[in-house]
Amino acid sequence: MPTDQLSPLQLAVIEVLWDRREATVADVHAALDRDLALTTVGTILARLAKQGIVAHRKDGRALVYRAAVTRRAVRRSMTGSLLDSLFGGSPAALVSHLLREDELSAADLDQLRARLDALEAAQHEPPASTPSADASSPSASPSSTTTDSTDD
Amino acid sequence: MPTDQLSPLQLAVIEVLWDRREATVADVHAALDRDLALTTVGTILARLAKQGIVAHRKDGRALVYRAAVTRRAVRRSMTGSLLDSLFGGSPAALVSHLLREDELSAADLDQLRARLDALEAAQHEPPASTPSADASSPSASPSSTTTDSTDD
DNA sequence: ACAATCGAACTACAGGTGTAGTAGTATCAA
DNA sequence: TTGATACTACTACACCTGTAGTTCGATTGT
Repeated sequence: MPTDQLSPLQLAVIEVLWDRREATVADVHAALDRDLALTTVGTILARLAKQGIVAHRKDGRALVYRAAVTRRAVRRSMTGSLLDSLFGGSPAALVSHLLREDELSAADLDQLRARLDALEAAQHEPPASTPSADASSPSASPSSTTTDSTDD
Repeated sequence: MPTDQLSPLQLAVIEVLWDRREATVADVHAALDRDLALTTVGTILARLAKQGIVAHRKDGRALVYRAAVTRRAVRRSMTGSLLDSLFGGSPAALVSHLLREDELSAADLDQLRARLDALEAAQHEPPASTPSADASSPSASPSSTTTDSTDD
């Protein structure tokens, strides 16, 4: 299943399936604000199903679709593809590009720095095993910094 | 000229034109390690020319091609496209993804941090004009940190 | 029971891409 | 000059995508 190289429209459709775990053609059609015929959405879903990128279950007469690939996997493969074909396979080059193009806001930069700090910390102070009771974890620690996963 | 959404093959071809400013079909064909017929490369270039993405000049009997779009512009539009369709338009989300997937090496992280520092510095200490003689610049200052432009 | 409807499956068509053969023409070596 | 070369231009074809109509069976309201 070539998860890389999905078209923007295909992604928009899958995006809907990622948001609501399952959706019928009508659901997807409604969720998409694009001006497409219902049958068009149906065709797209059918094709994606044929490629194994989405799967469906029959609920009475209607088909209920769900994504068969995770958002994360798709991100990985599409980003990898872009990286390879346009940034010499160097993620650092991509980040550089983002910085140079001012794509990142001041807030983004702060957040990024925080993440870097966290990573570095994790690096220095090894796995911090202590398998059983780890009483050290301070406070309910709300501040994001770490995982704000939007992934599946 | 829809600079976004160029296929990997098309990019590979344009990449050659970015490297050497100009190239004939044969040159591109040779530069590409892919196993393609010479005419295939010719077709690709002709099509790209029709779309205004590359331009050509006639040198005797042969056509000499050159990119009509900068690497930077293409990066901008393709990255933007990926951002929009897969990262909710948030560059920060993309960087997060890169971090989470361990796509960045320790060296990359260091470099990234350096860049952030530089940016922050530039932010705090305004334009630092002093147009004429800026005697403050210490040593021949080799360390990269700043622009390692691979762009056009 | 029958018509109106819903929803899926199939069909269609244009435009882009990967891939390459062939034809036409200019050029060069003998 | 004449055949071998070097190149482009044109044509071809399969497959994918965007886009949607048509058909046909199931469902349901009256």
